[in-house]
Amino acid sequence: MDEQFVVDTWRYVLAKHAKAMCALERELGDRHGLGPSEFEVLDRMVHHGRKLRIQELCDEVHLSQSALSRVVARLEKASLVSRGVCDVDRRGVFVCITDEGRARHAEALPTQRAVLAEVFTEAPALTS
Amino acid sequence: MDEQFVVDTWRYVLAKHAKAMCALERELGDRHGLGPSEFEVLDRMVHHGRKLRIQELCDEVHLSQSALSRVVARLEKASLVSRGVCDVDRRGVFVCITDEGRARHAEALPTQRAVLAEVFTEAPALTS
DNA sequence: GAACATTACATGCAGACGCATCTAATGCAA
DNA sequence: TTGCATTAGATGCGTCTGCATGTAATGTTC
Repeated sequence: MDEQFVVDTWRYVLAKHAKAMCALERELGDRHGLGPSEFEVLDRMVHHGRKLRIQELCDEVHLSQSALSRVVARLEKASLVSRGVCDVDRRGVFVCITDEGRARHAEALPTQRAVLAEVFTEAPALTS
Repeated sequence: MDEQFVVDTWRYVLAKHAKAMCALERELGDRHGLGPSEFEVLDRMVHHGRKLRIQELCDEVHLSQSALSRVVARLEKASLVSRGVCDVDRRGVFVCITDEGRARHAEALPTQRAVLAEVFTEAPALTS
């Protein structure tokens, strides 16, 4: 097991994560009023195309349950998603993307893709 | 330019970063009383083996200048580094690792390596 | 069905971050 | 030297996060 490879990979992950996260925060925030977490949740909703439980989102986004709960609260306040009680398990909460949410996501998607393309194209390999 | 490759790479970075960061926070924190940022600064100090300006550290750690200033303040409070005024430019601050800092770093290094090895060995390739 | 454990989500709280700003030192131009 | 722009680092402030906990609904055991 090559320890140097592991350390190099970790440095790569740290560098790319910092650069992309920072750019996403700036671009998505300034141009669309979304944070990276908000965008990610909208993105998952769009891809699944149906109501999702908070818990299901938790599995896909790298956030704690409490953080996700607040992201959804922010999105709801911005009318981008709506929360509804789950019928079969009244502890549960369904999250449902709104038309406005879909529109905002569609608007922000090219921005996100552009940022990622820029970050990951300039030095595509691990051996940068 | 393969957009799917970029998105997949981004997902990989997000997943590995979240997993490693979370584990580092837990292991370094519980076992050595260090956060990931604190460890990273100590690590850089050890590698350079000399006094460093705050600004020099800023180039290597992915933190804002203000965040780094506070990390150094925490490290100083824990007696792991010392701050000294720079003679040639009295605006500058030299950061100098202490013997206790070196010891703590040496103690924590195997922990960090073990965490990274576990995170990056179970699914080493991008195409996971 | 009563008592207790567990689960889903919300929330109080403290910690860490980035941005904007402040202070102090330096550089540079007139 | 004086005056102004710049730079290094510290700090106030707001935001986001995770942990611990709270509340309510569900499951389980007797």
